[in-house]
Amino acid sequence: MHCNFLVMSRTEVKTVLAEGKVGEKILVKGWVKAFRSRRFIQINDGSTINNLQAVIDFEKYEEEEITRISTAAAIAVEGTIVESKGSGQAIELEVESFTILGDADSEEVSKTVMQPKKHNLEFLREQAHLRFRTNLFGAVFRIRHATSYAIHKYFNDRGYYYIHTPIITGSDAEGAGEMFRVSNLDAKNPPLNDEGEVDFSQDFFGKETNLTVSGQLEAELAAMALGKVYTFGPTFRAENSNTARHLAEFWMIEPEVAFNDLNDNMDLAEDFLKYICSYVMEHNADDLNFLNEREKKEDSQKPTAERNELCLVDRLKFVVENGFERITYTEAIDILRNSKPFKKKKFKFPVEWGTDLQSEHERFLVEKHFKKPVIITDYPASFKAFYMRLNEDEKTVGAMDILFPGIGEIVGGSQREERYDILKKKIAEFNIPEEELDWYLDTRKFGTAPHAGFGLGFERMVMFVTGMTNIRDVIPFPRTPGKAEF
RNA sequence: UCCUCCUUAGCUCAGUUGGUUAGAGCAUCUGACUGUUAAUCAGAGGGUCCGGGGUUCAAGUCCCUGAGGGGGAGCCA
Repeated sequence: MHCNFLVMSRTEVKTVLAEGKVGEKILVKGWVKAFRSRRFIQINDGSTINNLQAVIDFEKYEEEEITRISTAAAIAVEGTIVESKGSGQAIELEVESFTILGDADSEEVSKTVMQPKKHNLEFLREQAHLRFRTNLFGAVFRIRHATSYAIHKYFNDRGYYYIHTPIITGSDAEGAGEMFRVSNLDAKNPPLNDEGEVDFSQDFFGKETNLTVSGQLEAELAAMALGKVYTFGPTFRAENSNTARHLAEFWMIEPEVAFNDLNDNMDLAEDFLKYICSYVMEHNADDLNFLNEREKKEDSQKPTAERNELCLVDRLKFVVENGFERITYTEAIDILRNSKPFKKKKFKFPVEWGTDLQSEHERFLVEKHFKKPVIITDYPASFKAFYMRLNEDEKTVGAMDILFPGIGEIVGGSQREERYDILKKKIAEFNIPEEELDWYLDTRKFGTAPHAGFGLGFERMVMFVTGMTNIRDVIPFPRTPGKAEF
């Protein structure tokens, strides 16, 4: 029987598996995940983690045609949906004709991550261009998409406006870390000024510019007119940090709301994070289930102490169903100083009011003491940013950090300093030239109002909902110090 | 950037106190197989033991050094 690909339109695997009716004739296109017994082709087209089993009568075809059905080849298959005679699937496709759209040489494939075998994450990272083809990264990136969509939906449904803040910034007052310079000056022979320094007045923008480290200050400007806004864009930090939770290029969500105080800000952040978790649980059940089972298998090989107390799905449920613990920095210090590890001198870093909390302290609070997400508020002003609102005690600021088990700081935010004189004083204390921020100060001059916002590290959120433990495995092409492949 | 561990076949790894010709599983190739599900069975091919230097009669193994990577820390989201 000869099929006509021009007439029949393609049905996605996801649709076939969900709605396919026995007797229906369909055309499916995808990639071969496995070909067993010269009879069973597992086809995946990315629409779902699940494969469609196509059954072929190899005796009807030439040997050369059959050998072209190899792992990773792109294939178009036309046939009829039938009840499966095997036990692993309800329905399967009885092949009437097939076309190899793209061959994949087996010897070459065997050197890639597409080889049907368990690989470690490092090898997969080296082949980031091919790792999309694996079950694991298919699941991760479908969930990454869902997370991204859930974020836009959450804000849109609640009347927020999506603001595109600049990626190239002329402000160096954001104070969130080292920046990447943006320049089109001749790197080998830049123009110099009278002092012998690079003369950025001759650069493209007529001044020194960098990639953004935060859209917050600009988002505040928009919030002071549009009321409720958020940003969702790329962020760049030129820090030489080499950890499983840092990237040089990452995505960040920064809501900013006029008339919100710190409590409103915490309510928003908590509701928002819970929404994302429930959205993924509702819309990515198959992918989540795969990741859940994978984690269980990995855990079973680990010593008990290193295993997750709750499995991935239960961790997400837990976040949705339980309130986050809210404590002040001062309370956190008290809890830590009364803790067993402190008394047994297990902490490497000192616990004293006025010093920042270290990773080991945050982990104790989140993973051992409260065993749930924790919001710590009202940190000493001395180690927080200039724009955070000074409290009545004049020692602490209206800051909030949300700490998640296994991830650490996932959200950092604050109520912003809306009082002109105090903000102006803070800017001076931080040695920021006032003319750099006159535009920012203007919002405090014309109808200033309390407002608050926070930043959510998108990849850290994706880590939490996928259970992946290295941030480089939740972004397609990670940028880290010394690495900018693809 | 600091501390620490690692680098052996395409992949995952084993390799004893330094001792003959470097091993396994998976993958690949060849053959068998009319219901597979990580298919199975038989056979074959596949190695700059990360690079460089040194100690030794002898180095995958010990020492020095360089590169790459993992984990932890700092910084942060």
